[in-house]
Amino acid sequence: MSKNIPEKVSNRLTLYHSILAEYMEEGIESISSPQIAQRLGIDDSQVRKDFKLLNNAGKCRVGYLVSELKDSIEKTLGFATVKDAFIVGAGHLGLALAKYDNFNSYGLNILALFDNDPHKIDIQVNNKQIFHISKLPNLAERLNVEIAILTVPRQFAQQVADYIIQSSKIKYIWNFTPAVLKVPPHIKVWNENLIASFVQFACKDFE
Amino acid sequence: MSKNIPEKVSNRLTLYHSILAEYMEEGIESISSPQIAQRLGIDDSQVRKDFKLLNNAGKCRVGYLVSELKDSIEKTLGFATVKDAFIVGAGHLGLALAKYDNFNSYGLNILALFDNDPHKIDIQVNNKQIFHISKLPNLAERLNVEIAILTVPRQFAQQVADYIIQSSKIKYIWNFTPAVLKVPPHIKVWNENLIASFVQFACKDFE
DNA sequence: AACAAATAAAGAAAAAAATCACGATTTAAA
DNA sequence: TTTAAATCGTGATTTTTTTCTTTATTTGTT
Repeated sequence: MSKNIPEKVSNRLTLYHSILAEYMEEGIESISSPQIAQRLGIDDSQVRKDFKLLNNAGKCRVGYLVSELKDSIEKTLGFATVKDAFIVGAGHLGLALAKYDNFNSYGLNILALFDNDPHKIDIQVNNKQIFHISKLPNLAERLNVEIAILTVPRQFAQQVADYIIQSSKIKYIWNFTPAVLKVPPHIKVWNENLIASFVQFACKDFE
Repeated sequence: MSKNIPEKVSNRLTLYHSILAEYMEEGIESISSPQIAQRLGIDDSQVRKDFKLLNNAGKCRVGYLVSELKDSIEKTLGFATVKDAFIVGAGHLGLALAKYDNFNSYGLNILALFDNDPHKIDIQVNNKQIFHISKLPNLAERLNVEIAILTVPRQFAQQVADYIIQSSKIKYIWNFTPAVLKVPPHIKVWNENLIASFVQFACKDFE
């Protein structure tokens, strides 16, 4: 997988990727750094610096080849390496993520969902089954799933996290709850902090 | 609102805030920078640097007062300044955000949802009504709503964005779709890029 | 009262990221 | 063919962010 791509850069790379996908659909073959920069409201030399990391030369006065650039980004960000994951919590957010087909093209393969509500068990969402949470450790073991996407309500976040990491397979938690989880050091947590995101939005753009 | 808080800092501040809220609930009155640092896996001097921005002195050998610190963060990040918003797209993600009560305590007040599916119209979600999208411009005008939270499917993102910014009130779009929107310069877009987030997670933590 | 340990504070240094600036190249137009 | 404009590539500069280091303060212990 991608070695030393800084956070900010990989963030921008995915935005470039999205723009490139759009250009591909429209059949446009080349794209210039100022075009991309303007679209994202950033500096064009920034765009070129990022592209330099991809080892993908552009052509003066013309720009970069859309398809080559797109491939490079995919390779660099490791979209080809598929990682399997479980969604824990089949509420609206969990279901939304289960339906988010894009994940697949970006190397995240969601295998199943888990919940403790008996009414939800065995329902299929986007070809993924909802299981009772008690089945998780066993299935994680059998299917060799290391990633749990946590979408339960805040107040249950810690106890559910405690439960799922009993399965020695689960090593990564993508935490969509606002709780700051307490976990042992071998478990990696990535906080999807919507509040933080909104605050940044608010701080940055409102006058 | 908060003047020059850098992105990374405000991100951390919300995480601190979450930990502080937890300490409050547990009745713990003080907290030290190493405690917080360890919980988040960061440097303790980083924590103190961040707190210095809050103008909130700590006490050697004891730490910081939880309630004071929490208040300072709320003041600094502008949680008290309530911003009204509409959710555009009443799918799972839209509904999940509508139910996310936390937003309210962080200064984001969701007034209503909009969709084009007749079956969803007039349903109440967490005391917020779902309206037909055609009602948006008028309501934005009357209620003076400047923020739209876009949660429609990717393929409709651009056209819905085009539609809602016809209302001269809407100035900010919090974009939860993977599309990179094309908007005029007076419209500010904040991309909630789940793919980017996953990629960062993947790049950072997987070996 | 003296000492040790924990911690804050603050400045210095280092690292990372973004921006600037300019030369080189290519294309299109005059 | 010459010129002008657009664009890449990249080194230099600036800004931002993080980490390191030292000093001072507080508390508990002997």
